[in-house]
Amino acid sequence: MTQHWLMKSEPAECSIDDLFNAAAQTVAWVGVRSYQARNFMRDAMRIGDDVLFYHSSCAEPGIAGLAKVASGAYPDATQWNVDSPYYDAKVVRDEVRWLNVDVRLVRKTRLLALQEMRANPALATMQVLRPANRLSITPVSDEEWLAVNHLLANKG
DNA sequence: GCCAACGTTGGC
DNA sequence: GCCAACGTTGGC
Repeated sequence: MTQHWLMKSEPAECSIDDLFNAAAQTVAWVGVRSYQARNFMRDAMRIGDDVLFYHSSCAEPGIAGLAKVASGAYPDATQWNVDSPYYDAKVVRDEVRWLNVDVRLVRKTRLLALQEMRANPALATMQVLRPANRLSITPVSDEEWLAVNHLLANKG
C-alpha cells in the first residue's frame, strides 16, 4: 500500500519550478532539522510513496504539485557544511544526525491554495491545516489524498 | 511584526 | 526528570 506525505518547501528555497527544472526532475530534500520529520524519512517513508509538494512561507501558500519519494533516507551533507545555511554546529565529529530523501516530480498542478484547502471539509483533518503546525513533513491519509486529487482534477 | 503552538533547552 | 522559558515556524 502506498503511503502519502505532505512536504513543505519554501519556494524561495526550492519551488515546484525548481523541481521541474532539476536534473531528472529530482531534488534532495535537504535541510530537515526536526527529529519528527527526520524519523518519518528514516522509519516510515518508502520509495514510491506519494508526495504533495507544498509551498510555505510565501505569498500564496498551497499545494503546487505531486511528487514521489525517490530514494531511501541517507545522510544530509549540509549538516557538516559550514557554508550551508543548514550547517548544524551541534553535530559532533563523525555523527550523522540529519537525513534526507530524494523527491521526484510527478507533475505540476494548479495551485491548491491553503485558503481553498481550509474551505473544504474533506481536508479538515489534514495536519498541515492545524494552527501553527511547524512540521515540514506530515503524513496524509488515503481519504485526504483522494480528496486532494479530486480537488486538483476539478478546475479551480 | 504579531501570535499561536509546540519541540527543545537548561536550571534545579 | 520536571517544567518554565526560549526559539522556531508560518500564516496573517
